[in-house]
Amino acid sequence: MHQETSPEPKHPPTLRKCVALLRSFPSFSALKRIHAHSLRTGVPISHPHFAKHLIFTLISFLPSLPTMPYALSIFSQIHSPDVFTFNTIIRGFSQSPNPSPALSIHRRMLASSTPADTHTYPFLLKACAKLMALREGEKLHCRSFKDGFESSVFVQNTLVHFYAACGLFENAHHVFERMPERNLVTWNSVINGFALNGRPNEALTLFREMMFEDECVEPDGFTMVSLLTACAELGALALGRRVHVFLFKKGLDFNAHVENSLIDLYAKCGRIDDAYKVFVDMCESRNVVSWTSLIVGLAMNGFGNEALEFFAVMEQERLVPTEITMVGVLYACSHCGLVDDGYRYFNRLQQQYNIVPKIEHYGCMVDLLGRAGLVEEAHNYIITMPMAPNAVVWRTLLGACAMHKTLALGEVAWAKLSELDPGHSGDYVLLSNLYASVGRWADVHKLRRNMLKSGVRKKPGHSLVELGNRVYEFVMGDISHPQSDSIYEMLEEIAVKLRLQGYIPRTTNVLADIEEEEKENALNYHSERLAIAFALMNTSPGMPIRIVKNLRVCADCHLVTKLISKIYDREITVRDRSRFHHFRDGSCSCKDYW
DNA sequence: TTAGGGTTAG
Repeated sequence: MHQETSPEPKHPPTLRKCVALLRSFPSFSALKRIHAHSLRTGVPISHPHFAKHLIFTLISFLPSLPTMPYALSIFSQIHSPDVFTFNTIIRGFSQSPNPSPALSIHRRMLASSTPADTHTYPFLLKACAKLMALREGEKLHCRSFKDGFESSVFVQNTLVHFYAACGLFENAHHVFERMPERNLVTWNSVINGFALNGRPNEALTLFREMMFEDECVEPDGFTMVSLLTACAELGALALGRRVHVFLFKKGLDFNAHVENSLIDLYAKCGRIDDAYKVFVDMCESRNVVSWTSLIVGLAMNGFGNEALEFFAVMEQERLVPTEITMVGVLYACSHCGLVDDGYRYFNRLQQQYNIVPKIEHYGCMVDLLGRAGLVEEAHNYIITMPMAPNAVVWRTLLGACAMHKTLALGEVAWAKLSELDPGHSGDYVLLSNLYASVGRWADVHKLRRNMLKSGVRKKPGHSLVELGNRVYEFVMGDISHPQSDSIYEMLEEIAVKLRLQGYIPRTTNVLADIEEEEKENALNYHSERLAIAFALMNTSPGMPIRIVKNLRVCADCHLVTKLISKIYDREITVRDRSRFHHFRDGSCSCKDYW
């Protein structure tokens, strides 16, 4: 390969010393000294004898400075960078918030016929994983094989991570299965791949496999975080507690990531007291993620005011909130109907914390206004937003319109959604509920026909309930469970008791009829009712019941669950797609406002 | 003188 043959610089050793100094005391002033020295001696900063050291030092030791544009400007002046220099600059970008230049630098590397080494592909695949650049990553997958890296455990591990990050956990698993050699990182990558892609049961199964089949690996903090994420997703409290005991025994509890995951686990299982206990025990290791997890957990569980109080304490402790913390704070305002507070926090987001509000923050404001019944104001907010509103924002407005029976604006939102995200079944459900709530039955039926004609199918609802060491899943009209007959008998018994309490079904959620027609028989029970019946049958009287649902609770099920909590004297917690409902003695913690 | 995996929202 052609090597640069520029003359030896006048004082490279002194400049090298400067770079060494920069490494020991990373600072702007050290960087300035290098520049001053370069100007004084006439040796360009990009001279190959030290440019690569400078780039390496910048990327490794000064990540908080606006390093990458500067490193890139030096890099682009190097005539023939070697593989180490290419790797370094690619690494820098793969670690930065915007890794896409890593891929263009790789193209330059290919054009210059510099062969990749075992370090190059992991950096590049990490960049692709961050960007979710599937096609680029797949090309790298092929290229890495051609270059003879199919047995490199580093490259293969990053491939597992890459496919999982792109949502293709099956591809990730395929790479994993073909690996001749695996280590802890391999297992963690594949377990996390399943945990992140809504397959928590598979994640837990793989963990068992790892423990039984691979004697060479011992789980670490990364493994625990993945398992806790999976348990939190499932709402599997008992299983999560077992993981907690396990990691405590293994001494993995002094790890901020693990402890933060524990806060999230307990909050997502509706056990905010336990979440708080972990938070209190953290002391030294507590960070902004811990606070954010607790604030979000409190808000989700219906303790909006407490969430805001904790936010105030966090500020007193001079911790700087992140944009996610602020989503949690706005979410808390929204679920408590605190409109003025919401506006105040939104303003402070920019003024005090210098956070550029993202579409999620604007979405929270639309939700806040919409929930509070200020639907017109919510619409004005959307049309004056500084960025183009996305489908989520319009959907939020449609939801608010359905809640407050505001037909005209609901149809405006629907029109936007038909352009931005046509065929989204949840939007049909919302619009249908809206039509039904104002008695426009002809429109309900027309919408249903359109939905069937265009092949849009309602997303199947499912509910999870944990019993013993297992998590049981129920879908609507489920007859697959071994106890199915008794479950339906139990539902009959419940129906009789409900009627005695004066229950009249709320039929506004008429899209449920679609399933009724499809099923031919009357097994149109919503999944949470099957789960509740199953739990009532299999747990001792007085024991609390916890259900996790993938969709929102419908008005009828909400009413039924309230009544069941009274009739059977049970505390029932339902985590739906966006929040918790704690039912007790005939009422719900959401105060019927969800 | 370089390599791979983690937590919070939607």
